[in-house]
Amino acid sequence: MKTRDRILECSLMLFNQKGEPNVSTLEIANEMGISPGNLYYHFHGKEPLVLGLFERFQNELAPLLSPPEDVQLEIEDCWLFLHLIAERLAHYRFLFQDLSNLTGRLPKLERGIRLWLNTLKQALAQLLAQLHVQQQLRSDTQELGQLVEQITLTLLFSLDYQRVLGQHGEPRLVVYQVMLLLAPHLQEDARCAAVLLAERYLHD
Amino acid sequence: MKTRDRILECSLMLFNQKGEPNVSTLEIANEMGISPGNLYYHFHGKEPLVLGLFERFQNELAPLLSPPEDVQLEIEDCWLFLHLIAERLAHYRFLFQDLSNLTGRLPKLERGIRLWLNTLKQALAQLLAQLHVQQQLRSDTQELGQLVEQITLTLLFSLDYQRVLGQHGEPRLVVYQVMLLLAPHLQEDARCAAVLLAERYLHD
DNA sequence: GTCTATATTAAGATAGAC
DNA sequence: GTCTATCTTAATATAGAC
Repeated sequence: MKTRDRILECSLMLFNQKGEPNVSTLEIANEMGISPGNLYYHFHGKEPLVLGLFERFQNELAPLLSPPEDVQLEIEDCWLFLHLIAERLAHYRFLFQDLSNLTGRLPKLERGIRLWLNTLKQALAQLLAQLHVQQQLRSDTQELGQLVEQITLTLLFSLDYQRVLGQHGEPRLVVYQVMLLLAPHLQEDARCAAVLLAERYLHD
Repeated sequence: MKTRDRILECSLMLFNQKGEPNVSTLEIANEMGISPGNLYYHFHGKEPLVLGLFERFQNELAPLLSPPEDVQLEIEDCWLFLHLIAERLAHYRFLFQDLSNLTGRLPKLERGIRLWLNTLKQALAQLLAQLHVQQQLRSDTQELGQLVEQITLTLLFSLDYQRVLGQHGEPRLVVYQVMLLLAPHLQEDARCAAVLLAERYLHD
């Protein structure tokens, strides 16, 4: 593996472990066993490092966010979609642990995050719209817009919330939480399926 | 006003404006027109400053969180409760903008936040329980527990979420979001009342 | 590409005079 | 209580040899 990629891997690990603000470039270099000068040759500081990791994050999620429009959409597909998203968010969790802080310092990241959030919300809205067409989802358009916002917020911050409560940030719990967010808006049978699915998934 | 209090006021302002990590003790001293040495005389660094502000925050919210148990609880009381909480959270928003970061660095704050979150959740649970007794709220105990978690998460992070989206963090929107979170769990008439109240409140 | 060594900067801490 | 002045430390940045 190229040094450049090893640096990204190692930074991601340390950032996730200790939080981006608590990791210095020197620490990354030491952890990898290379010199600070060498690190600087590849990345001029933490800003390009963070941006590089964000780019990876986006690339890995891109295929998910422009999904093939399923003809028939089951609640299970919903669950899988959420699961995959939550899993990627957890893998790059440092980005969302210090989101305000990071976007405040790095305007490029701020723009990137906003654009990405829009595509995420579009994908969610499309998902809900399909459920709505299939009569599995009640609620009017206004309510569904709010639901998309609420789901997005939960996806972004639920790991962080768990961490503050002293639990290990489990992507599993994030998905559970979002499924229960969805449930009250579903029709009777879909709701039962969703809740059962969520419970079973939570307890393995 | 005593210097000690002026320092707290000024720090709160700067922390909220720029985020706690981006404000140095020197900057606070300059803004106030006192010397860094003098600031250091009152607070030995940022840690005691943050803890001092958290203590204020708790004291200001304490009366709310041990509420007199209303005999008859209307949805309006719910709204008022949420409004007052959201307003205080916004006033001390720096604490929640960098929550992971801060609690990671300050174990005392971490313990304090966890205890406080427990009392907040108890107050919310009590509120929901009262609505339940009055038949305004359906959903079983399990679901209500999840709802308390979801409301807490939203109260904590919604301002932050708005900020990331590029809006001014409006406490008003937080309350709106929480009311719509509550709505699907309410009985027909209470739900209508809640939604109407939320909409009217949102658009002034 | 990678190293060693050094420069720059900024925050945090503290001593001693008033 | 408040100031001025200085010290320590740590992170980032960069030059120049290999």
